[in-house]
Amino acid sequence: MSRATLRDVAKLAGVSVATASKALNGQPQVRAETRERVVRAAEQLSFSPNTLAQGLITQRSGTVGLLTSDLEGRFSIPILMGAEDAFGSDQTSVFLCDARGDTIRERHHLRALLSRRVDGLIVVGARPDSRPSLGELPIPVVYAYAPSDDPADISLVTDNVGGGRTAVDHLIRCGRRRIAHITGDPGYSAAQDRARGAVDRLTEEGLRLSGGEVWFGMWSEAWGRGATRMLLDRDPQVDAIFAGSDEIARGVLDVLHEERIDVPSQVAVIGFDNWSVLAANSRPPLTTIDLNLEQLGRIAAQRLSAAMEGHPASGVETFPVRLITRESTAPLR
Amino acid sequence: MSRATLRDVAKLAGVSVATASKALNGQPQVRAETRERVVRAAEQLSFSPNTLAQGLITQRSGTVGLLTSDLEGRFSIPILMGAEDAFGSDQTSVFLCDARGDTIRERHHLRALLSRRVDGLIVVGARPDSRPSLGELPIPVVYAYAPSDDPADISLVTDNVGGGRTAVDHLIRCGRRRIAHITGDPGYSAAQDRARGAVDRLTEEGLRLSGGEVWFGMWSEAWGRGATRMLLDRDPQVDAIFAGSDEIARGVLDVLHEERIDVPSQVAVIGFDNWSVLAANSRPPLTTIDLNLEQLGRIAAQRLSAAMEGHPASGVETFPVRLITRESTAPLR
DNA sequence: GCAGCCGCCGAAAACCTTTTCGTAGGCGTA
DNA sequence: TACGCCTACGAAAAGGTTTTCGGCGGCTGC
Repeated sequence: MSRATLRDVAKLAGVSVATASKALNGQPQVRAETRERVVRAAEQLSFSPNTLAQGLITQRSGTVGLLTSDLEGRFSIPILMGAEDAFGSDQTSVFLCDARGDTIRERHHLRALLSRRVDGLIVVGARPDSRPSLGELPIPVVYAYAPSDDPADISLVTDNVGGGRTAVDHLIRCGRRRIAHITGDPGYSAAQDRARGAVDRLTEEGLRLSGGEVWFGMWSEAWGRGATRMLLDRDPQVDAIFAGSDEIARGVLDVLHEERIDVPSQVAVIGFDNWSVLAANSRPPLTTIDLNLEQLGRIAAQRLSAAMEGHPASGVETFPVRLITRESTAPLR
Repeated sequence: MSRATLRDVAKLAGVSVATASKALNGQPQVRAETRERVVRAAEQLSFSPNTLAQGLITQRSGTVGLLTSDLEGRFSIPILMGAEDAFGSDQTSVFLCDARGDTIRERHHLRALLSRRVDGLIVVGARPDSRPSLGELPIPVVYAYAPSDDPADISLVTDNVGGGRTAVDHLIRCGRRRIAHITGDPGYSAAQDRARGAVDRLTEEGLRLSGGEVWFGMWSEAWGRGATRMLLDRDPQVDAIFAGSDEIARGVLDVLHEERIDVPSQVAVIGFDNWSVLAANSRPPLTTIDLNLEQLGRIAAQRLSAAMEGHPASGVETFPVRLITRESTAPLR
């Protein structure tokens, strides 16, 4: 199987290259019988047009770059899938580059992508804290998950404050009054924002956090276990725990189980992230907050397409999260 | 920031396009002083060569396609990273396509990639069972993780039989004699192969499986829990459990903990996959088998490069796995 | 003083496709 | 019969780069 060019097709069909092109692209100025001959020739040679040459003419490569900082992380992948989904794959293909959190590797990839004449760029961060802007580029850029620090850029982020609020709201609706919050590294804006949303909602209800404060620590099961033990010490009457991630929630469940405290009848537990391998397989399955990352990816693709069509935007757009109800929460009694 | 072409650079430097090209590409037939002038002009215009045009001439696009069936799965990602790593990112960029297990979507992506004139293709399956070959293509193809059913293709797979053997060997070296194997869906060749390796090694030692047979079931924590309970019923003296995946191992650990059976002093547990969020955070941290997928990806890229340079290969190449020792296994006593 | 060579540069072709414009022939109409 | 119009097709340019080849000036060696 070799590579036929349009010239080969034209020769086989007995027409000129121009006519062959027009025939295959559905241009009207070609007789039906001629078009048929060209199409058959193209099929016979299994011709497929050279997109590079097309791009040279149209000044559009039909490609976009996806520059991520943590490919192994679980955040980039759903966004990537959503984006791939939104660009009809017949129209646009995506170049994937992983900078691995390294700035010079990022510059490097950026040069390569510009050289490949991508029509646009999606930048996905590893954590929701804002990141340095790439600056002015000849192509539109959309920042997803981690916003750019330049308000002139387009950024799409998940609503962590709203997520914290939603989680606590759900627990309140379940009739819980003594609600604790165990979460991860306080250096992450994700931890701060989720905590803020939680406290806000509690305050509205005239409640305060069980244990008196947010339990910041690390994004790990082990911290979930340790914090839960301390929490039970300080407030044995706690009736709900909002964990800042599903990993932490797993640790929480583990200790509650060990202490023979029933979930959800005695203590309700809610996680964050909806990382299904953790959340769906726990005992009991974990109620949690889904970040809607796939939708974030789709919207990122749409915003990028709009910008490529000459309709740019700017600012930070915040996307709602979604409550996933499983069995680790239930109304009291 | 607009787009300078080589013509602009040449004009600014006061030379012809040909000379500018040669100057920037390090060709010898250009005076040092002239080259310097051209380089400065290029920098001033922040010129970056149009790779599409280069590809048109050299008949090399400098891109490869990565066609995967499960992007969200944990197998594609490390392979992808290894591959991205092995292609120096300055030379080669990778198009990522996810067919989501759908054959027609796969054909579709394939057409798009061929049209983009990728220089080669890596096909990554979702599970280690063999998959239909893409057939003869104008570019080299390497199948990774899931082998092609056509022996004329190049396929790279992990050594599941060897993995099962390694796991059991480790348990035997720890002095264990009553070893059980709980694994997933028997329809997966991964399950069959790992079990075969395990039984082979046991037989060499004159041992038989605790419980009398392999416990096939599902790739889930819940099955790990259920099977462990049945196993403890049938053979309360079991002193080691080889789980076919880390998820299953988590279920095993869970039930052992519940039954107050100490790991590893009473029962050793070993997992499979080294999915670190599960394996490293369990209690105790899980000894497991790492599939070396990143290396598999790197080798896939190397084999593909070789084939693109005109050194094709064929057949199925099997790659060794690696034992990761943590705290869930230890010598008896 | 002349042949030949070498160092440096420019013109032009090539890669493949799309699009514009020109042209040839057929037809209807005056 | 002559003119104009319409349909269907082909020639050619364009897009940005690389590469080949030819040319030009200056140098060496006799």
